[in-house]
Amino acid sequence: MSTPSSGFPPLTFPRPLVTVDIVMFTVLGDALQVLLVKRPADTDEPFPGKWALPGGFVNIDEDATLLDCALRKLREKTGVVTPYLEQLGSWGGAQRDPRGWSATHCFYALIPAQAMQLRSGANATEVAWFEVDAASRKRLAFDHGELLDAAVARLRGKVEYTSLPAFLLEEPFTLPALQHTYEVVLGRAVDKSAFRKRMLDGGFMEEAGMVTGSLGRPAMSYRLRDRSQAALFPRTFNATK
Amino acid sequence: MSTPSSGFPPLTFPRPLVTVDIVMFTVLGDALQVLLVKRPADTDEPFPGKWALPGGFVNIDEDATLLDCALRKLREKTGVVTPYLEQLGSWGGAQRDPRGWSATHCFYALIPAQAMQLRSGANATEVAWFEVDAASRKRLAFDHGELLDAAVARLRGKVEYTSLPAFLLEEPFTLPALQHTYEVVLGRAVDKSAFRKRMLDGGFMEEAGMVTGSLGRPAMSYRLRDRSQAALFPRTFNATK
DNA sequence: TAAATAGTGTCTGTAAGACAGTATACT
DNA sequence: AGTATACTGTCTTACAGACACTATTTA
Repeated sequence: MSTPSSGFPPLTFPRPLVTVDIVMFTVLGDALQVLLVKRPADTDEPFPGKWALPGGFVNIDEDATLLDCALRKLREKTGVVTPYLEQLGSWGGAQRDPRGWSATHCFYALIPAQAMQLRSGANATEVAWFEVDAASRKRLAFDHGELLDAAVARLRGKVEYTSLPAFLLEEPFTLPALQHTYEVVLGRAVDKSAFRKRMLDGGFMEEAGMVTGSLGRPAMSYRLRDRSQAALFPRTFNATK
Repeated sequence: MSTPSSGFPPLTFPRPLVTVDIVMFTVLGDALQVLLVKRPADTDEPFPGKWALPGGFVNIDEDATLLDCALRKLREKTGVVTPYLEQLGSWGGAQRDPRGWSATHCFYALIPAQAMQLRSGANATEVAWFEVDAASRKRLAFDHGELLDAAVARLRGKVEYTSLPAFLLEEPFTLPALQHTYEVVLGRAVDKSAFRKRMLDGGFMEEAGMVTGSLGRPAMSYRLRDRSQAALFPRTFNATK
């Protein structure tokens, strides 16, 4: 079923195209990475052969809400079922899609690298991870370069005062591993002592046993108390400078 | 003109309804207030006679972007041309509008009470300001209660660490007036000394002459250096407690 | 002068930054 | 023992909270 039979008079004016796009982040090999999808080259769709954010049209029969739509696309591309997923905002206008007035609802997701297996999908689309700086320098399809930059800015901004990077790690994780993740996302070193005090005083983790087996002194591992939201710290990092 | 003739094959699947809604805030009479519009009672549209946020369908011929659409609706209702306007997020799903799958792009705006004249609009719609708590207890049309609560939460959250309340005042304004605005939005008193240090150290205002004429010692008045964005403070208020 | 409002100074508390030091594993 | 990694302690600095104090106007 599609439109009318709601009991209300039909709405006849033209409607915009509606899409959902997702900026999926992970930390892999000491770099913040983002998932991109290559648009098919031999097609009559716009931007053939260009890299783009994963996403697509809302399916009003399949997707109950925008969030459901985002979760579905995320699952299809990475197999991840319960990521950290947050809305970034929406972009809409007459010019951003050559097929007509369109509005996209953009989400961003944080995914532990280990938890994930890439899936090409039914149409064998090419899918790959790129370091965000390299991805940002590419000419992405549509206005996806702008969406990506906004997502990176939002992530970096929130990392200054939240526990978001914990969602980029498999549980349980150690404090040194978490600190490394912060440093990769922020692109700078943070002081170990201040970092540990902040994380432990935050009270958002619980101990999950010692981790041995590697070189050096064993580390305590931790688990998040609440995987549904990030903890907020009372100040940003580097407030001094 | 409406859809095809883009050179791309037509997209035939059904499209959601697309709207823009705006939460307009002002401070009036020691209270944070929000603008609501009464939906016509004798009509075949949904939620007749209910109060709702100002907004409506995107007009793909008139509105170049979502932001333009929001600015147009704001101008139509209040006459304000250059408010503080920020996107709150988007809400979409099959159930929120009985006429079909719909997605709304929600913005919030900060408006100085003095700068504004209410306009009923062409269809003589009833328009009024309500204290946010009272508005939140009403049964608003659609999911507008949810949108309103999200906007209030976002505003209160950002006021803890930004200069946002300055956009609720006509320029120039005095520090006592600004402090009063903070207290109204936050719903609690803030310390005068700490408040003044924070604002003056922020460096986002410039002096605009002494204001005399009322009872008591005259106050220095200030103007914003940059009306396009709010200043960020290094900590939130009340970090101690 | 009194009342009202604007503005300052001083002390304390919290948490971050810097950085040196200690602890516990493996080879 | 030596090295690598995990973790702690101590000193300083930035800034908010509390609250008492001074300053400048009008009635």
